[in-house]
Amino acid sequence: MILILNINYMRTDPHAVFSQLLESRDLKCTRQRREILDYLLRAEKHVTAEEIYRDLGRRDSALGRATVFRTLRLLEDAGFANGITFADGRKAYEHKFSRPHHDHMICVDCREVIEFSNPVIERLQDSAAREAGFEPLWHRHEIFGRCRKCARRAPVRKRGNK
Amino acid sequence: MILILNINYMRTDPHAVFSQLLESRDLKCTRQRREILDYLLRAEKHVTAEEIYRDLGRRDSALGRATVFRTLRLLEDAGFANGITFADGRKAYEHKFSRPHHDHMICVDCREVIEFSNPVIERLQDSAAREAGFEPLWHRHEIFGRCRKCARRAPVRKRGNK
DNA sequence: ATCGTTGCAAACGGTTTGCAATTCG
DNA sequence: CGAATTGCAAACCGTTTGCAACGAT
Repeated sequence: MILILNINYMRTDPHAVFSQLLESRDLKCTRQRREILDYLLRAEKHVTAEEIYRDLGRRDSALGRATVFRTLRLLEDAGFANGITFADGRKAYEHKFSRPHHDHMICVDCREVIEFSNPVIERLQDSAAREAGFEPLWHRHEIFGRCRKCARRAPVRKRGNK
Repeated sequence: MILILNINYMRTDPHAVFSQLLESRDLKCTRQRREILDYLLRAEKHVTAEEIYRDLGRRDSALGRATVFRTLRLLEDAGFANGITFADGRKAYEHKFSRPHHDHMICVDCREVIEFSNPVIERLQDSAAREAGFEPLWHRHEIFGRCRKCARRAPVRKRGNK
């Protein structure tokens, strides 16, 4: 799934690196792919496929839903983007250009995403993997809860069958 | 989403605790709910809704798909079960009766799930949350990679657009 | 010109829901 | 008895796919 794990060279121009990668795999550098990467770069936050489609899909030169999904998968596979999955299964993406690795706290009420990172945790999880003979490729460390604002507002509510 | 977080009292009979909870919420203790809880207790591993339906759904006294999903959600909401989400979005559940908290390493090739736990990581993530004013409810710490067996077999393969 | 790519719409797969029939308390 | 629950099938919703038209190299 992940081809490029150490993407430090990405400090150079993202578009250049992207077209390099495409070329190296005999893939084509199309307007749609450039626009989606661009969208991700400008966003500087997590965006869903639907958001991208909403914003780029209805214009003079539009693009289709399928292309958004295909391109996001391409970007993730290539290590250019990072997907997080909400508790309900929906996914959102962020680009990885010259951003250090980090994990997420996700508010279950308002969906705010707070980034955190802790090198000690990283080290500990690596050694846990090593002990188990497990070869880690990537990980997902997400804390679900309530952000400062939402925690102040309401207590957790009950829910029965329906 | 989570109602009961400290479930240490679950060292007593799970069925008793379950019907207690149901009663306290004016919910009914039906055959289907008991069977599904029972299935989870016997399984002692992660099972999907589909597996439960496959095994319990086609018998003299069967139960429907919808009931499986409704009951799993009920169990998760009540803190009796724990859901993990695979990279592709599918979910699987395990019961939480008298099992200490743990996280998972998931093999991307064969889907084997290895449990791990590290109290230091837990502490560090709690303080990370506290610093951000975030009230943690639960978390998901999953390391994706390849288990000992699969790591030995094959290198990671490439993939393009289709 | 060639082959990857796109867009559409239909298919998909897991999950949820509306509703009438059933069951628990 | 009455409210909660079930089972069914249809609806949902995000995502994927088949295919003919298109476009990058």
